[in-house]
Amino acid sequence: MHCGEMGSRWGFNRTVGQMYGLLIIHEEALSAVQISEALNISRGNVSMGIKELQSWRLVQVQHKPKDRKEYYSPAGSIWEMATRVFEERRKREVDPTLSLLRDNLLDEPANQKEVFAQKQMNEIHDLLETVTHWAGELQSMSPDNLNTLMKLGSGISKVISLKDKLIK
Amino acid sequence: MHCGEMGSRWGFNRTVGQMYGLLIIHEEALSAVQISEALNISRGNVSMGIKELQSWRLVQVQHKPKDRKEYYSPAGSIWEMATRVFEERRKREVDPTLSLLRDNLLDEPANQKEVFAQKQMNEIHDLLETVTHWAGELQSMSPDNLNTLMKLGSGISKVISLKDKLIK
DNA sequence: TTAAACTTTCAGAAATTACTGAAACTTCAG
DNA sequence: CTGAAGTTTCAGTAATTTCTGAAAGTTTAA
Repeated sequence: MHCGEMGSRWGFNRTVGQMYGLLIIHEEALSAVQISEALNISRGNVSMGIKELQSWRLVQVQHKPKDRKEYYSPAGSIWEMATRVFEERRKREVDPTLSLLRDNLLDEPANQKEVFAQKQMNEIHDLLETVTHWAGELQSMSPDNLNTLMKLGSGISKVISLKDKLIK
Repeated sequence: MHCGEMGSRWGFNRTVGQMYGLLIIHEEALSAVQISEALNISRGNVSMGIKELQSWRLVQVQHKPKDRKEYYSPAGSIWEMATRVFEERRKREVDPTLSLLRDNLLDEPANQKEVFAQKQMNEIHDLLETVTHWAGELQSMSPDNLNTLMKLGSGISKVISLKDKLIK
């Protein structure tokens, strides 16, 4: 139920959220009919939900021998699930904005107001670009390194200033 | 228009997104009537939208001398805007999930299935906790330090392993 | 080639969410 | 006080999104 409520906040809709929650909590892979019965939703809805979850690269299909049904289970570890949601949301939420901003910044400002507007857009653009670039770099680090970095927290400042001193 | 379309992805609805976009792009503060005329939406809708933006701590009210009207403008710099959206979304999207997970983990598992479910929930809980804790630490760093860190990107691994060697 | 067993699609219904505009409320100058 | 100039609220309507279920599509064993 909670996954349903949160589902919409996390980028998909109620039933899709519930479906994913169910798959994560359930050890064995589930068939479409099992999902529809467990959550009391129509068979068609399950089919659309699975499609949605696949577009997020969050579920995988399995086949059992001697059984024509498809069985679904979460794709990858909890960690992978997090990076995928993160990545997909970036694609949907940030990338289109970034490309719109770029397009707008190519236009010559026609008057004072547009100069200001572009200044603001430019600032947003640079910020989004720095942050998404950084996020990409972090994702390319090994989970171990990333974990060390996170555990270090704001203590990282000290490490960086140490580095600066050494260089000098 | 784009801010409207993106609005819903970024956590608020179309008109609220448009309103905020307008305020950011426009140098002078705007009155409620000006906003409703610029975006072609009802006066009442503007009032509700402002309330919503205030709940995100994204707009501020100004008063002009000799004028009883309220004028609205974005609260804080682009950087602050980003951290606020980030923080508010964490509150709305992550915190409730975290507390639900905690509650569930307090229950004794009644059977094998619940043992597995709790194992999964525990993993999600720890991940969310680590990440949100880290996000908090980052936000407490000075923008300058944070910027250095971001520019360093995945090069940070090297700095950390350097530190480890020095300690040894 | 057939038909049983399954999946997908999609038009329309249901549910949810957003918007309007008129009425209620607030504030303040005179 | 009063009322003009503003803001907020909220019931009802409009728009959007989600869900259902029947029909169409697909796959495979025999």
